Amino acid sequence: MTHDLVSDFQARGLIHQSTDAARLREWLSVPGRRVYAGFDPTADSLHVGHLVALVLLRRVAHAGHEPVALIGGATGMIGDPSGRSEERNLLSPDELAANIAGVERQIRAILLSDAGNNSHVTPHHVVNNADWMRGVGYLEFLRDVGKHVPLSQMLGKDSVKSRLERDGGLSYTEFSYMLLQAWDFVHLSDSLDCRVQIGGSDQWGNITAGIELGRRLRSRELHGITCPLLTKSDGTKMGKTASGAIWLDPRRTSPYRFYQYWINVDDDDAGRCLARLTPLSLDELADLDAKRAAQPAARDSQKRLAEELTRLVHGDGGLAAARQATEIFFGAEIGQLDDSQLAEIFADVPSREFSRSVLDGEGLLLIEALTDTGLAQSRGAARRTVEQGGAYVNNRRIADPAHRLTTNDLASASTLVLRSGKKSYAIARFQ
RNA sequence: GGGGAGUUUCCCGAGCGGUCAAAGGGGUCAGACUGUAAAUCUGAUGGAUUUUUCCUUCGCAGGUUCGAAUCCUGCACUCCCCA
Repeated sequence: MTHDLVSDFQARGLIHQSTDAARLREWLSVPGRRVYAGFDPTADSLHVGHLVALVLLRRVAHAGHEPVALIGGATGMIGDPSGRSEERNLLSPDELAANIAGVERQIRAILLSDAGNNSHVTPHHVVNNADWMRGVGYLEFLRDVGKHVPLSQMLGKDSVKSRLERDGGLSYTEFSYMLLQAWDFVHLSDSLDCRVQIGGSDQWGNITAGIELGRRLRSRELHGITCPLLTKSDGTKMGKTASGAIWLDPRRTSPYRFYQYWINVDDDDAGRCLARLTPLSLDELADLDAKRAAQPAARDSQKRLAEELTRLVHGDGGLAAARQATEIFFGAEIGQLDDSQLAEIFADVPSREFSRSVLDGEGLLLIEALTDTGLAQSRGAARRTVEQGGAYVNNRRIADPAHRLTTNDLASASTLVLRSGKKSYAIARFQ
């Protein structure tokens, strides 16, 4: 199972900067080495931007080493200035506790997920830096850590320089962030003999601060690797959409939307995502690259990408749900589903409650249902949509503007699915 | 301080007393095509009604007129030129 992690990372385009590659290779030539990546609990869920690091840890395990995921319970109280243009707002203790719990659950789930091919459970560690920072006194910290970090070095970091040049500047608190992260690294090298830290390219300054501190305090050689930020071909960050970030928590981003995000990745970006985010072998990657060039319309790459990642994050059940929803959103008439299935599939879709009695007798005017659910701005717009063939009930086109909805139109016991155009759905519930 | 130009529907922009809910473009929404892509093509695009009319809209407030986005007066704001 052991293979050369560094070469694999290089082949997949995962290395942006690293400390001396030869020394790093040498250290990693022995199985069971510990490698860590940190995650600050800035929200109660991680998002797609964290996926590279999470997958990186899985690769570490896959290569026969032991991944260490560090949750920044302490550093999260401060806020990392790296890659940020403004001072962060501090989180309340309650928020922070909830965030830590959520993030920890996700990290464990992903490290333990048997998606892909490493079905055997390898040893892994999840630690929280609050556990060792909490008891440390301020004076003690200044004497033991601060004393060994030259100000010139701190001021030289890009994360600090760029902020100092801006109007907002940065506070002493955020300035100190890198000391905490540096100490984390040294602490993990003490407690777990963890000597390698990986992170996004914006973490280089913080990682090198830790390496430097390790040399000064312990005369110990530590290593660091950063991976390039995953960006789209247009230069924007991966995982951001017009409607916000793509989260890993199904309550924030449904498995369907998560799946769809990857299905819709540009051809230009698909290869890079596959290489960096999936466990596919280099041969499989080359194969998909060739297929994509020859037959872009088949979109094998996107399908594989969506499948791998949805399974990793949401499990087989999540993948199945996403696929079922996909079929419905792009396909056939809706029937044979019960209320709860519909509720699940259309979790992201706006819904509106109606009194059941409106379906009796003549029924509810379709046009009225379209405006009431917000699918149309006005009755005129609704009429237009219907007349132009853009209105669907349970995915069946209704082109008669005088159509009235009755109990016959219900897709399940009390639910009816309205659609305008290709993608705009709304759920009407009749209680 | 003096002189000039302007303010139009989501945006840009035409309109110069009735035929103006207001050209054209962009955007948006539908349809066709397609790879759930890009491009292209078609239709629609103030509100209510449904085919007939009504209501609201052209910086704001008044006025002239049978009739004003269009003319007049005042006010507000924007831009340009000369000191």
